[in-house]
Amino acid sequence: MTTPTRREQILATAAALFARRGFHGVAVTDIGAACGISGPALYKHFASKDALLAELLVGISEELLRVGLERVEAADSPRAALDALVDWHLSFALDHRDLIVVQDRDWSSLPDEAREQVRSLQRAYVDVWADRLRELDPDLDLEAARATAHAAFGLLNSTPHSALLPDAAMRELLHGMALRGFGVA
Amino acid sequence: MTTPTRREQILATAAALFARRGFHGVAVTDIGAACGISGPALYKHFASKDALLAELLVGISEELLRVGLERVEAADSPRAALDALVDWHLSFALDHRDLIVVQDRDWSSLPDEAREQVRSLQRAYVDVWADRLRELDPDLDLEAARATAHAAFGLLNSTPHSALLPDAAMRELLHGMALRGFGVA
DNA sequence: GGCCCAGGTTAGTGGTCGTTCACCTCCCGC
DNA sequence: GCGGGAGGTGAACGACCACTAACCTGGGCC
Repeated sequence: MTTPTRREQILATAAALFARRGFHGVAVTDIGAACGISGPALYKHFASKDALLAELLVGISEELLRVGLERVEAADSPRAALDALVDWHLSFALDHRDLIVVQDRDWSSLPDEAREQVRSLQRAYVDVWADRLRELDPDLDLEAARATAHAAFGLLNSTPHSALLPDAAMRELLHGMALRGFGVA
Repeated sequence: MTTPTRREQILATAAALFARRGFHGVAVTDIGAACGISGPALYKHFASKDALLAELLVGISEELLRVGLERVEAADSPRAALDALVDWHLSFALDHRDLIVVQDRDWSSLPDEAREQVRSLQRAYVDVWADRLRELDPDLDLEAARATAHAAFGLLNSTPHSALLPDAAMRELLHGMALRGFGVA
């Protein structure tokens, strides 16, 4: 709740602009202008425009995985773990709509190293979900469980794109759809 | 099954490239090269790079809506209509992975007129789904039905991104998830 | 045979964008 | 008070890219 640093301000405004117009559709001049500074001042805070994107996407991938693991840890059944994961993912998606949009649109614009980092974090996160699904149904094979998790992300991540309902209603609707989709409702 | 015209070849090649690297990440030279011609020859077939994108996206929006309506017409219950819609959407997504990816990534790069056209076609398509959902549950309000349809698209459209299972298995998995999500399984 | 035009070609142009450079200015520690 | 670094500025540069211009070519048609 402290006043955000310039660096954080840049990250937030960049996320908003990237979400609306795409990484390549936003010039560094635009980001600067939206922060009240102009153009090349960004380079006092980030090595490059790519590095800015990388920090956004690596950051959210780490947070999704880290908190996801915490929630699973705190749950006392596979069923409860899945419920907690859906709840967590939905909270994140509702609180960081911009980042969700940027993540699955501009992932391919990342420099190689960051792209690999995000990829492996995402794979780990998918497997947190997939393992819970397989605990619940031991006959489910690993690839099918991963595909199921992926489908759930697609479902939950639809919320930043549609935005048709108040957050609470959207949360309840998507939570129910996801759990019923898993067959655990 | 006739040999594709140069025009169709360009459309298909462009779709593949756009899907992999994004609209702004592909140069007209790249598209030409991938077709065995080079650079500005494209302008003998399309007015601009934007127009090429527009033709891709307007085309798929029209086809999704048109066939969607046909399938609903042929169904004899709301339940059967939803089943047919899921089946149709899944067939389309599996057959046109590239276009699905391009549609929800590069929609914002469309010129104004085409963007409005796609938007209104998509809204109509969403409402085809939403109306069926409300026939099934008359207490569901319109915005919630639309959000539900939107979520289903997110779920079904995850398949081009994940591609973890053979088509038949993926189809079965997602079909089941969608219908259970609707609460009609 | 001669016209023509659909569909290529290469060279060039204007604009945009990421990034660098040289410079300025305020504030903070000694 | 004064030196220096953090953070800002505008100008310039080099790359890239969509698009245009001018030109070539070969096959169908009268």
